[in-house]
Amino acid sequence: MSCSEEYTPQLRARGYRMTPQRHAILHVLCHSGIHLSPTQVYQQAVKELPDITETTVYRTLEFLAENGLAYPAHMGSGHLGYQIARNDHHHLVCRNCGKEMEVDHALVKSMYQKLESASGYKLTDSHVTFFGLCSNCK
Amino acid sequence: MSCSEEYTPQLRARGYRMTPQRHAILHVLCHSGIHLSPTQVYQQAVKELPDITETTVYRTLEFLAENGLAYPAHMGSGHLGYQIARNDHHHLVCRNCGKEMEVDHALVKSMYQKLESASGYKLTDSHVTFFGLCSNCK
DNA sequence: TTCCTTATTGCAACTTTTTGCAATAGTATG
DNA sequence: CATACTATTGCAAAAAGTTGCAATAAGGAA
Ligand SMILES: [Mn+2]
Ligand SMILES: [Mn+2]
Ligand SMILES: [Zn+2]
Ligand SMILES: [Zn+2]
Repeated sequence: MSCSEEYTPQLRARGYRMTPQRHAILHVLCHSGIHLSPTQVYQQAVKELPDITETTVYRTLEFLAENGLAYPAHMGSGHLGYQIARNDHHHLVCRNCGKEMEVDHALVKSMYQKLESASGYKLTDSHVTFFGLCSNCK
Repeated sequence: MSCSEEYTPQLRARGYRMTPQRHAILHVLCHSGIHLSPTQVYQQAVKELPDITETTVYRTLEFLAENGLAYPAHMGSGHLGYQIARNDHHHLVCRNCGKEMEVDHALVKSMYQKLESASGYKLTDSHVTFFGLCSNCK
């Protein structure tokens, strides 16, 4: 019944394994929904799995991002946060007050296509953070 | 004659000071042109200014970015690099081979405007890293 | 030039993140 | 169920990045 169950076959199919640590971390990400720092993930996960280590959290978050199960996000601090992968979206962050807002990928899809045809690249990541000033701060 | 001279009046005008450390760091950034990690900047700067410390390099790079003299860049690793601020541009990075390419801001300007009118934000940072697969790897 | 204000630096302690390697434990197979 | 293979983990040490605070020095004013 844990939301992390659904990921087991995805991992197996690629030759990876489902472990209690990955369960715990996926569980944390699923039930939060928002971006969490590795430390925040660790603090939540260790409640469920007292033996989990920070090292494993860092490695697992990177692993999940590489395999498309989590989105890495550049937070205001310049550090990475992570979020369970669901709908394609991007973020706007206010440089002044930190206020954050999600925008659907559809809004920038045509720009992605323009970039692709101009560069020859195929853009894979649909989770970008744009910085600016929010309506209050500008 | 050092490229860093031109920044002195900009700093003074805002109540900041030009120091040998800032000279050295701006010099490194100017003559590199490309994105450098804080460690790389330190290793170059310490050759010119043996007493400079890593702490100062971290603080100075953040300071220069906040004041628009340097662009912070999210490198493939997820860590921050820095580059002297010149022409507005963005980056495409290949997730597979790491190949990097610059694209002019003009190419995404209309999308920035679309995002601004849809969100109410004023987008200030014109130095974004997009990830994908290059023409060879896709 | 000298004095004064305070922005900036260096140091030391601390936190966060990364890495190598040996021990552990998923899971496929018989 | 037992065995083998190797992906994954934990540990310890190292590297990278941050923070508080006292000492230093840039640069405006006299
Ligand atoms: Mn997100
Ligand atoms: Mn750049
Ligand atoms: Zn704001
Ligand atoms: Zn490539």
